[in-house]
Amino acid sequence: MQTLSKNAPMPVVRRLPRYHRYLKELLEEGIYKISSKDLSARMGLTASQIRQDLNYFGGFGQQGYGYNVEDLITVIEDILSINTPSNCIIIGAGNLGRAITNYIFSLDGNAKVCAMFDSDEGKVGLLVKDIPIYHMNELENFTKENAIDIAILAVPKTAGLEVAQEIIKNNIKAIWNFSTADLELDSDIVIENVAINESFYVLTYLLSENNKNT
Amino acid sequence: MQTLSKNAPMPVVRRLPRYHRYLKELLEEGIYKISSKDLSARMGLTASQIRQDLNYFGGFGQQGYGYNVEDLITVIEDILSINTPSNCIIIGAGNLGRAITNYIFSLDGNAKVCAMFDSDEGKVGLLVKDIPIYHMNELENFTKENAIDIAILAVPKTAGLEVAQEIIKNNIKAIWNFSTADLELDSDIVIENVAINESFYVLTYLLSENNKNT
DNA sequence: TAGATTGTTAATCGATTAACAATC
DNA sequence: TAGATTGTTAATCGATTAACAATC
Repeated sequence: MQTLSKNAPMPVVRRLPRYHRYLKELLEEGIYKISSKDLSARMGLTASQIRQDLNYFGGFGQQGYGYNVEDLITVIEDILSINTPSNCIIIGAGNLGRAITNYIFSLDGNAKVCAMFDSDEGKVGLLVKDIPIYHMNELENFTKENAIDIAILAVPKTAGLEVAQEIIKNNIKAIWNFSTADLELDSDIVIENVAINESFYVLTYLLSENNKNT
Repeated sequence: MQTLSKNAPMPVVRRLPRYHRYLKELLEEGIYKISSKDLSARMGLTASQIRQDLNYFGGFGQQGYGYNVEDLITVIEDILSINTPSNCIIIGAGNLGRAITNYIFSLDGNAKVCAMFDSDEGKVGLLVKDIPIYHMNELENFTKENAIDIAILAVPKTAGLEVAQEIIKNNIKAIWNFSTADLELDSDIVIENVAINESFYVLTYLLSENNKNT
């Protein structure tokens, strides 16, 4: 039995990483305090929204002063679990899986890729940036011997659901889904979808709308 | 002077690619007509939302019958400009840029990568999947001689804004932004952000919330 | 203290859902 | 025709903005 804490609305959560980014920039500029008003001007939001957003998590400011930049960064990092490295595996060692592996290496920290998996025997044993590719059959043993937080799903749509069930079976609690499959799973697993192709269609939509109005 | 047509709200636009995907699946299953009720059950939406969404663009259904799947696919493809291939260039030939090039090749059509650009002389002349890497200096000439629809931005944050201005100067009207830079540009250029690292932080947030409630 | 700025409540706005008349 | 299902208007819900008392 679990007591669901009153969660912040998702639109608020999705704004937090952006707050974090701007606050880090302030720090780089040597700015140690910021008011919601000044931050809102930089970010193109309303000051009201910033105060509302932060107050879902607590009262981190000080009346008459504003917010301490360093403190607020720490708070947001705690909320988002930034700085707590996550052990990840990538499932699917095709173009997409390899692209993700390479990309993650270009980021700093947080996501550690421990292994890749593929059902294609031809790929098994190869390395992508020092990361070994194992056969899907080895997933069960690997997850028993290594504490894996996140499975990154980079398989073709047709394999998506099946692989997701495999992931659940092996007790991983989060999927970062880069596949085009919609994973409807009634399990307490957490899923974040990265729909890159959908993003592209939104762009071509906007472009054509823009052209119409020229 | 331009007459802005009454645009559909962005939440609606962002649902269109998903409608498209489900409709294509229906077709594969040999289903040629669908009611908003049946589609809503499949997609986990309300029937009302589906009808509302579609009616921002027109009345595509038929009372007492439902929607013709093939027709609706065509309509959505027209709205999103799917099937009109877009000529793209990728700016930034580092890990991220190369990852995107490889990824796009794993998708079918629509985005054609014509060239990559980088300011690092060491990369100039290399090929990524047959795509040549040019020096940034050559961007102006290249865009004069080739009709480029979309610039895909895959540069480090620090270079983001400067490169974006370069893109505008060379008359490209759309940016698919994979960089972590916020591009605030007052120009009629269209921008779609793909904030992959932000998506990751949302996932780690959800995971930690989920763990709390166990 | 006076000025500034928060935290929070109330008002507004926009998006989603419900309801139903129109109609195939 | 009767049944089904749309297109559309009205009601509800949730998110954003405005306002202001609390307070540093």
